[in-house]
Amino acid sequence: MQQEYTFIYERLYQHYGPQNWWPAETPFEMLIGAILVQNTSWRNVEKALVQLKPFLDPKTIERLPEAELAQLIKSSVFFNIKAKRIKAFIQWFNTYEYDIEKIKKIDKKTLRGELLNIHGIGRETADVMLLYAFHKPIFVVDAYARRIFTRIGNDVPASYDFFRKQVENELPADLILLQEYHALLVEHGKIHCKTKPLCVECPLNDLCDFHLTSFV
DNA sequence: CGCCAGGGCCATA
DNA sequence: TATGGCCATGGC
Repeated sequence: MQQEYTFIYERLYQHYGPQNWWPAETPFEMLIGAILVQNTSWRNVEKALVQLKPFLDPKTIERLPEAELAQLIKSSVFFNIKAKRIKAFIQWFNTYEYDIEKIKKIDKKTLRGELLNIHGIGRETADVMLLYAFHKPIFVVDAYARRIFTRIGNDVPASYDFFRKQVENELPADLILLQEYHALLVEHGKIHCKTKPLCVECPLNDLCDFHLTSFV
């Protein structure tokens, strides 16, 4: 049976508490982190961010040669590609004078379209940027969300945007709630719903579809 | 030792 | 539209 998305949110929030995401000191760091974390563990991203710290502002990174940037973010995997992506993003960012407040004034749909036009920014990366740096209420679909909802027996749509809208239709367009939801799904996903079908500490354990079948 | 992380692009059919 | 290869570190 399909579980309601609001219900799962309440469960996770009650269990883990507020997450206060995204883990970054500045919005700009958040934006860079969003690219670095593509298909990469956050642990490896943190190492890259430590190396990047002294250069962590738009103008400095724009001046930095791509090869040098790549070396600094080496620990984040696919570093050559990600250096290109960061460069492409900065170039777009530059057209707004690196002004986050100015970009926030753009309506959500238009802004999402602009982000998706940047080479190397796909749906998920665009959506975390929208959610955490540009303060647009949006549900982020990621591997954890798919895995977690599949695990509790939901029929998760294959299409990114169909899944996203399905969740959004059920939730209030509340920025903080959606920021917390994505954070909670990631934090939960890091611990649960991977290989172990069941464990007692899992707050979703009674909803798990393994519950009836693999528990002897 | 092999696997896979908070993806996205590209070529092919 | 839907796969599959590619990118290429570090923790477990």
